[in-house]
Amino acid sequence: MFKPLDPLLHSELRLAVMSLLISTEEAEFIYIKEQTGATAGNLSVQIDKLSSAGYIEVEKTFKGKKPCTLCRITPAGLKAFEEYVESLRSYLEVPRK
Amino acid sequence: MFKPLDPLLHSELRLAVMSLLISTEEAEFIYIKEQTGATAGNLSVQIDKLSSAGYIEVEKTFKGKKPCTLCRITPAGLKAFEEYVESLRSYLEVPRK
DNA sequence: ATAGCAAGGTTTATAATATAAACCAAATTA
DNA sequence: TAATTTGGTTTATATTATAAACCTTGCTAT
Repeated sequence: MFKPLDPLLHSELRLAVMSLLISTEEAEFIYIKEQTGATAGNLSVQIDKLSSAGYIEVEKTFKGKKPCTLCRITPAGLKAFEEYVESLRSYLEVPRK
Repeated sequence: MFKPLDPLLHSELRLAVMSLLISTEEAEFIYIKEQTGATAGNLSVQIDKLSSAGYIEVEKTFKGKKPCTLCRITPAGLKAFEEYVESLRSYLEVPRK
């Protein structure tokens, strides 16, 4: 009846991060922070979790002399996101109201 | 960009409960338990939370001699659910993949 | 130079949450 | 009448989310 929801994605901030990355090829930490309104600490933690799960890959580079953390979604991340959305449907698509 | 997600609804079990109640007028505790696969304890707690928030109303009756807890969605609950679904769209509807 | 501040994060402490285990009361069965 | 089942509730624990505190490097004004 209800499909289980990947707990890694069923989190407001992590879902927002994944959502951003899906449409943007790659994104900087700072950009994600701005778009989501998250605090740096919270975002750092959630990015770590997505990265540990293999849903995103993180590259630490420099932009001029400033550190710049780049994030990209992985194929596994994309698949997980799509499955999550599919599972969500079982909760949202109400059979006749 | 991303709309905040009502934390009361952004929970797998509570969302399942609301989803059931939307399409069913009223439902018994036992039925919800079966449909969601939740443990009684967990379900009891989550139903309390939805009830305290005014999203559902709970009526404790008897079915023959056995206790029977009936749940119904309230107008506030329906509204909250619809707003939650609407907010979720901002995370799921990716602008061009 | 160097004291102070900012940028870009990370680590850690705390608060909130989800979850199951333990429990309870009434009815049924052995 | 003792044990078991049904239909839950309460409580203890484990997980999670979150922000506060912190760190490092570079820039700025003194």
